[in-house]
Amino acid sequence: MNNKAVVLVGPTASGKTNVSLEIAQDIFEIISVDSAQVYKYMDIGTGKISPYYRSLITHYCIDIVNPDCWFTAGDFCQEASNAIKSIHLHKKIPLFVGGTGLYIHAFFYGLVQLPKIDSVVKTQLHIELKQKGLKILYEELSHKDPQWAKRIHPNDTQRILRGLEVFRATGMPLSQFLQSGNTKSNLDILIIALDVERDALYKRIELRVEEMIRQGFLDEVKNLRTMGYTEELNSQKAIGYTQMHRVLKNELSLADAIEQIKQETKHYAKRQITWFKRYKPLWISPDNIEKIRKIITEWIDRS
RNA sequence: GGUCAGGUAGCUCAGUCGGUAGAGCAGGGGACUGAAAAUCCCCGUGUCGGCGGUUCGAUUCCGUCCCUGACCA
Repeated sequence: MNNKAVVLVGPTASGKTNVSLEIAQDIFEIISVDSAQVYKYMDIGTGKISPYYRSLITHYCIDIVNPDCWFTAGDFCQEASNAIKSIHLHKKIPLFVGGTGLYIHAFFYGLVQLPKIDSVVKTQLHIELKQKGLKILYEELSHKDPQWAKRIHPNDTQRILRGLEVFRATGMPLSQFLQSGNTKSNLDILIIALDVERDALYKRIELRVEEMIRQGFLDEVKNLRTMGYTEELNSQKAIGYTQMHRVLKNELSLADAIEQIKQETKHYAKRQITWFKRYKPLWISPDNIEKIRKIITEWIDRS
């Protein structure tokens, strides 16, 4: 029992927050698995749970860094394992709730040991990308790390840069690091995925985006800007924030922004679902709280 | 009522000098090892508005009808 955790995943707007509150009761504490909710001052656009509910059930990995931080999957793993320690001290069980596939993967299925990469290297690569173009960088990668280059697509900017930054910062190819052992959690996990029919999910997304606007999403981003957190920051590349920054810079009308946010959120939800499928979770409707509770209790009681 | 321009994929449109058609978007599927709410890959048969005519063959040409838009009355 000391070694167990429940993982509740689901695409955006599938109702994770509500379900998690319903099932947490006094046996769980919650670890948020969300790459945007780690940032402070980003509440409305990330659908963050309210302080009131956080006072009822302890939540981890929410509001842990400022928006100018380059938070990584590795940081998440660190935070999550700290969280587990204190959850165990409180004699509770960890309930992971969220939709960031990479973080779930990194924590439960492994991440290699890699030194932290200096941001100077990253910045330099971005400059080179602009000057030379992606093809040249991909060719460089093919020489430095042919294995990694073969594994990824020549259009995949992000992974090309990643391969190069690792090589430049460490002198070793990423693919070589990947051959060394993974660090991963040894928790015994039950994975539940919230199952909402596609059309219904898309409708929920639209309503949710409209609700965010009503709650003052634009003001939230305006406030971020006055604090100096502008659009080039990684945290501000989250869906919705990008568009709101453009609205505030008069590059986009609010109406168009809303449409874009809806659209991109749908695309995102689809990608999330693809990711969750690979873990072969138990798919259950968010409306069926009783069933979820029952499955969880049975699973916990099984030793 | 007349003239002109259109009616082609869910949407916006391209195209076929006559041999039954293709892009973008939407939609679907997938990948994913420290930016991941990111980054990227794959998937296109539809009475080519209806009916006739010419033709071996018509979405393409001709006629006619219907619909939409603009202009003229």
